[in-house]
Amino acid sequence: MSSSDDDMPLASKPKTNGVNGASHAPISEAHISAKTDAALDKQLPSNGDVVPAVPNLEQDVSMEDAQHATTNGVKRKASSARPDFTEAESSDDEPLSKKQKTSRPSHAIESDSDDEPLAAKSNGRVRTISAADIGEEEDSDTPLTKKLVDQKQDIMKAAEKTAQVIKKEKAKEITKPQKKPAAKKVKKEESSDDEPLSKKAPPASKTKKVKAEAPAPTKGKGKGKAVKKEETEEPEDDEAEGETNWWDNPMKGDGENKWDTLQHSGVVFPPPYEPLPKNVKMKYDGVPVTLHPDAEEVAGFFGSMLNSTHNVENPTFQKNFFNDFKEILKKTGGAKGPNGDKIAVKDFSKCDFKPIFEYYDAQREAKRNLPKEEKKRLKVEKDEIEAPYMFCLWDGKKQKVGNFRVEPPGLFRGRGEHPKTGHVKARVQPEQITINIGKEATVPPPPEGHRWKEVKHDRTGTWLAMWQENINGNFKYVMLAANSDVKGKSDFEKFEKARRLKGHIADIRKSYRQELKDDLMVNRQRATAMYLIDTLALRAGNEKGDDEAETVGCCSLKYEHITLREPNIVEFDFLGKDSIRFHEEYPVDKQIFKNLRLFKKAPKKEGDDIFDRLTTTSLNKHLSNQMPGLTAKVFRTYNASWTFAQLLKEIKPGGTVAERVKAYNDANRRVAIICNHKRTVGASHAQSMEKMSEKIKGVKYQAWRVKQMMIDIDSKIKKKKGAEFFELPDDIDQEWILEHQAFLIEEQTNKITKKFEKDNEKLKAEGQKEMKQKELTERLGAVKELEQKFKKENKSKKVEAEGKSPSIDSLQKKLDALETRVANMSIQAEDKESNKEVALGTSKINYIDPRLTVVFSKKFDVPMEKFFSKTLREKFQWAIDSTKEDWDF
DNA sequence: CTTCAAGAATCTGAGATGGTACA
DNA sequence: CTGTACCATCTCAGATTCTTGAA
Repeated sequence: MSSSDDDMPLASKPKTNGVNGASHAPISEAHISAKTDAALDKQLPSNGDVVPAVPNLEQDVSMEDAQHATTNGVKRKASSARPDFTEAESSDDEPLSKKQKTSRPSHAIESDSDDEPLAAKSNGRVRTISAADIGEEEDSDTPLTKKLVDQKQDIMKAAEKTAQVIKKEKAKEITKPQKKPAAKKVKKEESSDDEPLSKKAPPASKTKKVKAEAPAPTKGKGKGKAVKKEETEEPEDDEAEGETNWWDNPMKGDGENKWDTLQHSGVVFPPPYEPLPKNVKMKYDGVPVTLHPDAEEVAGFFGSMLNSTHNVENPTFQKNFFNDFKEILKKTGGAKGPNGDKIAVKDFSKCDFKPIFEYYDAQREAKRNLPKEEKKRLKVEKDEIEAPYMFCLWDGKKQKVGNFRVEPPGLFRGRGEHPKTGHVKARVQPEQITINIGKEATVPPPPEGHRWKEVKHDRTGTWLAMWQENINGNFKYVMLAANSDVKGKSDFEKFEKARRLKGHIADIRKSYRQELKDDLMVNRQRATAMYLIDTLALRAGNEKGDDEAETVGCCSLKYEHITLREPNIVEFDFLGKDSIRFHEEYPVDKQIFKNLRLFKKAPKKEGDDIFDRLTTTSLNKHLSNQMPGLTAKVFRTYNASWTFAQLLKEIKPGGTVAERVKAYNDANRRVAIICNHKRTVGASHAQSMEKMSEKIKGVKYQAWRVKQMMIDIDSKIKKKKGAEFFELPDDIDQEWILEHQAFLIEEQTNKITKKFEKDNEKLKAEGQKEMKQKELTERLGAVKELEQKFKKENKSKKVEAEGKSPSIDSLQKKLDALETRVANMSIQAEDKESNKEVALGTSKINYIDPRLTVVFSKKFDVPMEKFFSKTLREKFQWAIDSTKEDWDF
């Protein structure tokens, strides 16, 4: 490929310690030592002075904006307006010939507005369900509940059709990887014939044929052939594989439409609200108050999460909740005291939700303590009800649905300082839900007495149902699970795109380095941003509204988020996605430093955008010119996977499985750190760490004792092995030993006592006589012996060999076992510590090409299960099945 | 065999991206 | 025609809940 330094901006980041707050030198030597630097220095004086080499730029920045900031600004949405720091740029920036290439990539979509997209789009806001809607009309609670139960049955009946079809699919497809020949084929035909939908729709197999033929002119050939074979039934040849696994023919990506036929059972609604028992009430000013069920439900939202102090003690959360709560109180007749008198609920601090909390907590507890038989029964019951919704038929193939459950109402838990956190998230009504389904399919019936908002047949979408949520007006989609074909394919494409970037990265880097000195502000900002995205793995950073948490990414970095320190240190401190803090110090390329200083130059001040001439859209537009399909996020994928690949290559073969797994996890961790994937460290972490090291010391102590026993057996061994061998480990001293011995004795005592008590209970339960106290004393004799032994050892400084016929040999074996145990435990402990606030999962699931793991697993002979859980293996089945050992990212 | 924490699975909020209508 | 605001859809994220397996 390219020069090696071009290849590794991230891998050379010694960023491993980032989490611990130590500063590090993240920027690749390549960047820092780039010879361009010298040249740059000539053009751009290194000190406070203002980039004389780029007069235009200077002028641009310093002068204009005082005059034009207000007058010349383009109209912008108030909430996200960027102040103009320069004169409207369009005139001097854009005429550039560079711009010539605005032509869209050839694959630009020909607007195929297919079915009725416009109608759908023109729908106004979803009607939000007001309290009145939920309340007065449907007041009759019990009937409502019953109604819903009945509905459920109806739904199930309707869903049955789909379910039947799906079941059949299951029968034949569940075994897909195995090559079940002829019989399967036949069955398929049958099933499609007698499936209930056959009248309305082309049966599955037929559909497939259609699909296979349509794209045939291009690339559908393999598939078409396979289908044909299937039709003429060709058992063993195993077209089934070609048919069932898209990765056997991944190139057949057809364009616009995601499916030809689609049937599913819709969504599952959460159960209706069950009012609290009469004796459970929230208190206001110490008085239990009675609420309308709708208000009570809202009170319950808050009450049931009292243990989540993080939310419940957040003032914004309280305020938003309480406003909504008062609102619904107003609509439902307020709160009533014990005598039926009205009570004005005005003060949040006088509300006591504890009774509600205790009730729900007791419920949870009760549920937890249910006999496991009962638990199992309930689970089976639930599974049965949900079975029809769990899968859909996508082009005739059974696929798992991801989130078929409509989100239940509750309090919105916005992360960070979300202005809307705590607001009531309303119950979603069928009337808000749009169903997307094949024209040929049976539309799942809405709950009795309800209707869907709309039913559409949008083949360009991958979603099955959709609604709009009431807090932010966002859309929620029901889509397929991660192990489905669509998701898998798109995952595959994501990584392929990242791999393609490999071939362009050298050019891209060269180009943006050049542009770091560009005369045009836009270009210079863009290049600087690209550097940050490439080097620090920042996200693109779209603008956000006032009604969201104030988090940023690259393009939305603000003045106060970076601090510059001579000669070239940049300190980043900002909240990124999910309000996770990004706080790092980096030495950067000289030119970057200069640019950032320029972008922060007065009159810019706190709150102003650093990249005021840059938007994610323009950035991505530029990127896609450099490589079709390239966007900012691809860099994260690329750098994560590429880095991981390099790290894996550094791992030497050999060692135990545990060591290899650790090496893998270490690499994983490096990537997670690059991506700034964090988790909150649990309160119990330190304690559990302590416990662990105690345990390790315990085993070390055991090992030491065994060594002493060797001396006991063979006094000459001391010379043979060397005195050092028999010394106490560094972290163990006499004091500790005494403590530990006491601990061991106590532990033994407890254990024996407990056992004794239990045995007695058992005897009692069986109606037999309990053992006497004397028995216990007798049993505790063992402890006494132990105590004596320790005493003796402490005194004599010798350890008598234990066990029957102890020999040096047997002791050595024992010692070996103990030492491997120590080693394993130490590895575990290290792992845990370095892991405490890094979340490995996100990068493993989303950024690291799974094929790397597959190759590693094969080369190092470590079972996949060590790296991928069951779901992950399903999600990455395409990689597991199709990756050869010599594959490289 | 019970307990409890680690790890897996689920949930749903937060971003990225690209299209479209419109000024 | 150009740049935005808004919409729509999909990926990615940490917290929460559930399960499991080791002590």
